Amino acid sequence: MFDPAFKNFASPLAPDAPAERRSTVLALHSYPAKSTCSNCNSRDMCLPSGLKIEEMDQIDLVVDQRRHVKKGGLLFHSGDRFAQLFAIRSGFFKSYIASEDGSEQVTGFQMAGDVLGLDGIASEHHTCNAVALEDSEVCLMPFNRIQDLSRTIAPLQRHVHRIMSREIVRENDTMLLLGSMRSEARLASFLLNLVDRMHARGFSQSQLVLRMTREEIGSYLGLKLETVSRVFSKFAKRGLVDVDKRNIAILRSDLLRAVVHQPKRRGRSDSLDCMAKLP
Amino acid sequence: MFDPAFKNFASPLAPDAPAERRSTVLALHSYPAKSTCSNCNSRDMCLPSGLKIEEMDQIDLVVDQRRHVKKGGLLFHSGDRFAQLFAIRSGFFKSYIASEDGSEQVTGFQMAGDVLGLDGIASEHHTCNAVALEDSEVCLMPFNRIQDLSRTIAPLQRHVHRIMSREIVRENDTMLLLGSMRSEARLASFLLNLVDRMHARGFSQSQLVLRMTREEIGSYLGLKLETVSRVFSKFAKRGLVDVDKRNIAILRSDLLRAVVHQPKRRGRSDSLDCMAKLP
DNA sequence: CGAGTCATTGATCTGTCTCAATATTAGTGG
DNA sequence: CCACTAATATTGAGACAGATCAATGACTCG
Repeated sequence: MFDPAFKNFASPLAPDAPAERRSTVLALHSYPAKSTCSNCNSRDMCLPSGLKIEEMDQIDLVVDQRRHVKKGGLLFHSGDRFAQLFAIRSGFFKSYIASEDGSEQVTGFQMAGDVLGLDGIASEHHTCNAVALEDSEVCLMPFNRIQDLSRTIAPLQRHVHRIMSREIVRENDTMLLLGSMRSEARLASFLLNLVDRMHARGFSQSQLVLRMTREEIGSYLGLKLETVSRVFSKFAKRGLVDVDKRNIAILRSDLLRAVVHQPKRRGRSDSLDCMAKLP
Repeated sequence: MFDPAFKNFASPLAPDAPAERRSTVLALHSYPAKSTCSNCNSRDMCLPSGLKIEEMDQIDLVVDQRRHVKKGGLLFHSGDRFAQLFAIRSGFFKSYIASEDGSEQVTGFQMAGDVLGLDGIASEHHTCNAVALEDSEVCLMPFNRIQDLSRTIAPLQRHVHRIMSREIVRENDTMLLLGSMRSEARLASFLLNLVDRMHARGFSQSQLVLRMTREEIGSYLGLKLETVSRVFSKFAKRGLVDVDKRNIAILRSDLLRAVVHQPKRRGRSDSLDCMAKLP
């Protein structure tokens, strides 16, 4: 069912070096950026397009350092002083808020090209935590430098505004999901979104490797991990997806999309329900 | 229980003219801004502080028009071309997304000093709807003018960034609410947040007039209107609040805060549950 | 005054959570 | 290298919070 080369295909940026052991200690291997933004893979994701040559040179000033973060490593913590944004060069992160009573709410999953830390601008302090779910590399972008440069480079200014607005829209969509969808619609929506974003980065349109646990998915979707697991099984039984641990193959994205829009109650026991009885 | 002058006290900006009938037609009474931002009530809410005098003059250029929106009037609609941000001068709005299947999800309630339309920056088109819940007045701020000015006025630039970041944090908090709180915690959190924001605008710390229906509250909180109504009644019975239609008096904000942090299940039938048995 | 909106409350139903048992896998240390 | 422990995932049975369905009352507005 799964391509033997699947693992590598699904994550060309993550070499198959043995996964390092989980550690909550921040790996502080910062170093000056040698390769410039101009030749970065994720260039179109985190930088504006249509720059003049002289502007391009200045843009490289936005990133002053890179940093490796090991799997399990904290990029920033709620309460930390905000000084910079982080552009993910490779890897995968989750961001989450921890409430006083110990419960966690995952607020998003970020991958290469995504920007982390926007929450910290308002109060000069971060309000959530960001943890790497696999060995990752991020570009540090001091925010006052971004502000300075975007005062002279209008495309950069527009880009910063767009990135922040995009985050607002993304969270709006998540609120819709959390506020009004059934468990099946939530997971279907989640999978489609994830595979879309991977596809935009050059990965498969139908296969993906989850970097997070069922519990983290559940936290993001406002469900318990058991519910996530059950819905995965249900989808698999209906032939919508193929689930093997964290390897997911989307078999019928059309039907998954239908699940997202399915009303809460009315008109059951038809259409899709008949598929539940397949062998 | 309620101050006779309560209604006026609670909404000094809304004269007690008879409420106009609900209409979906946009009231297009735009007119040049005569009174400047410099002397606006909501000044500190939507504009940066610590400006030089010459900068202050330029800031007034940000707002080129004002617009009255009647109760029920649409400020903007999902799909509309984005051209400007809206600063609420007086009144009250809800923003919401409508999904294909007709269901609505309220994504926020906005009051004087709040800024609407940030979602439209990313794609140049609005992604949600904004409707006035009472007769309101907004300041139109053409976004390209904001961008131009914020390239020369650093405090304005910082302010724009902060406003957008604040919205991101607010939505993060809402995701926490929707993803992991019980119905009681959601409503308690909602009431405390609302009264806090009103208080920051000079209103009472303990009394407020809801501008939205139970259904709109429910949509925002991911609950059905009946549940909202029941939780209101429960709070009232316990003496946490006094509920008279849309007039709410917060009697025990300390206990309300406790409700927010109450765990989901464990350790029931004590503390607050004993209070449910009060006469 | 009649129609429509809004709110409250009760009775019942159900989707998801909780509790629990079992596999499977990954990481750790001898 | 293998045993051991912890983390992760699956699945079942039962419980409960909140949804659904339904009836009623209060209020608003033509």
